[in-house]
Amino acid sequence: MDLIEPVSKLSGDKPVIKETTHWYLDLPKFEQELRSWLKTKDYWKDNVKNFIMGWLDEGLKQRAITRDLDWGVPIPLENTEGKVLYVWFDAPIGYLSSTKEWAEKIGEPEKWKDYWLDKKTKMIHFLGKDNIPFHTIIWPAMLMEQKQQFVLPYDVPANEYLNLEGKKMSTSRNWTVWVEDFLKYFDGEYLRYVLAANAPESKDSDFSWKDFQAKVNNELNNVLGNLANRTFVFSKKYFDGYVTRPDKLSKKAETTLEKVFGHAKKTGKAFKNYQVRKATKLFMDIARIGNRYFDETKPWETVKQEKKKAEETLYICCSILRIISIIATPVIPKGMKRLRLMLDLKDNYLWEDQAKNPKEYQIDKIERLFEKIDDKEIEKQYEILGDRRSDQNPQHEHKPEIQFEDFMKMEIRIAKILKAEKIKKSNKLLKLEVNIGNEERTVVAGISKYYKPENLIGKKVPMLVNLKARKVMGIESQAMILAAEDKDELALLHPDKDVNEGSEIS
RNA sequence: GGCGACGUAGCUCAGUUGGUUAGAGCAUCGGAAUCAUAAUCCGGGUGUCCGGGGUUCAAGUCCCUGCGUCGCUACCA
Repeated sequence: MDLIEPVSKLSGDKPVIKETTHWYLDLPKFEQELRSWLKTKDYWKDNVKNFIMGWLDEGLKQRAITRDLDWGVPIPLENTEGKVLYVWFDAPIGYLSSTKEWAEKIGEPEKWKDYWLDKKTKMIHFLGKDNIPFHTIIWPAMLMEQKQQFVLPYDVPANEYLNLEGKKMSTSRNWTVWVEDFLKYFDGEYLRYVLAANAPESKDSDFSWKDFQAKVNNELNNVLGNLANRTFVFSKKYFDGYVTRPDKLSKKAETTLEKVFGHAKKTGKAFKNYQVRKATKLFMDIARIGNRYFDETKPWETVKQEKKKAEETLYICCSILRIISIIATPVIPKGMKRLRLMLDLKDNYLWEDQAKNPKEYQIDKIERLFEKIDDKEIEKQYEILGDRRSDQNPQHEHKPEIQFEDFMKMEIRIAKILKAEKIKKSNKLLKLEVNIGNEERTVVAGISKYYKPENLIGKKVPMLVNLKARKVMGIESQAMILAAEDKDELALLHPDKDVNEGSEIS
């Protein structure tokens, strides 16, 4: 038992020690094999490598892979009733079994082997940093021990954390955005875009509704949506929707296209390196190039005297949109599909099809690619967040009823803090010298995060003084300070009027 | 305290193996344009690259140190 005098937070009961049997994964046995395997992963992200090396250097420990629970995946062995697999032992196996299920569904039950047993397969796990050890230590160790040679993870590009309005997300505190709620108000495509544009790839990043609105309005709508709209409307108005390829491109058109292809190539490279954020910026920059080109070639002027020139502008803009419709698909698939439909292009295409410039674009129906979000909608989201914040402590779990005598067992007195200092090697604890009337005592209190020692001196606070003394960090604590705890805040209590130290509370 | 990171423009963030006058978007100010979803385009930056040392011909980038923030971890009787 590692815990010191533990009690249940819900019932206040003391836990009962029970004997049980568990199965363990013998991780230390795999250390050498894991190390030499990880040595080949010099292309992994530094944050991932650092994390694993930390684990390895501290020494791997045997890890229980079973739990005593009445739900979960049962152990496929005899006499194991009531035992289930530990979630991070069975979850990765799901990757394999779902492939098998898929193979069976398509009528080729052996097909899964093409992936799991082929050395050329690149298995890539996308996850948040808290999931690194399961996919880089435990899961590979499981695979290594199999008779069949399964492929090991090729890369584990773990991301950092995404904060919400500057604060760490927490589902238990309801400080989060639930996808199903989000979808009630906005198109999921917008979330995909904003998350891609601001993914915590190299460090924690922040999601704020204001920023969400700005990105949807300024980028998706004003830059990309408007480029499509102005191009299409113009084509419709002056060319009846038919935009044909010029026999020979002007220099301006050529250099513009070159630049676009250059960006597109970089976009592909960024995707391959899991730099979704960079890729997103790149394809949006292509739309910016398109807008600039549109402005510089002034089709609204050339259309009057040199109609061919105006047509070239539109043709290039359509081509730019066509290229974007391919390379932005991983991030905003629905919008890009609609863009292709408006361009009268096939839905079925490959990344390489960028280079295929059609003879003609046919614009028929024009619809908005994206919609803007107005301030009211964002205010609504802030209201929802606010409601949640006040909703954070819904009902208290009450402790069992006690008798008056139980309460009377406690001796609580007002103590005056005489001295306060930090305890070295600790960042939560303060050592206090207090006067409880006719005697002085030493108290260790875990309030360092909330109070500076110098601000405590002279304060009068309630203390539980007849609690059994206990050594903490080598110091004997002879009483317990009482304070109110509210989520991330902690407040000491003060008597309403000045009373002498030693006054008893009843 | 130990381990791991982070600190770049008002805001959100880029900055490849150290190499010209440190960048983008937003915001802000000024201008152009009128095809377009009041959209677009051009121009405007005195940033102690957290502070202080050091290595180097050269440091936002490497090393040491201090401060601050965050995560994991131990001690909140």
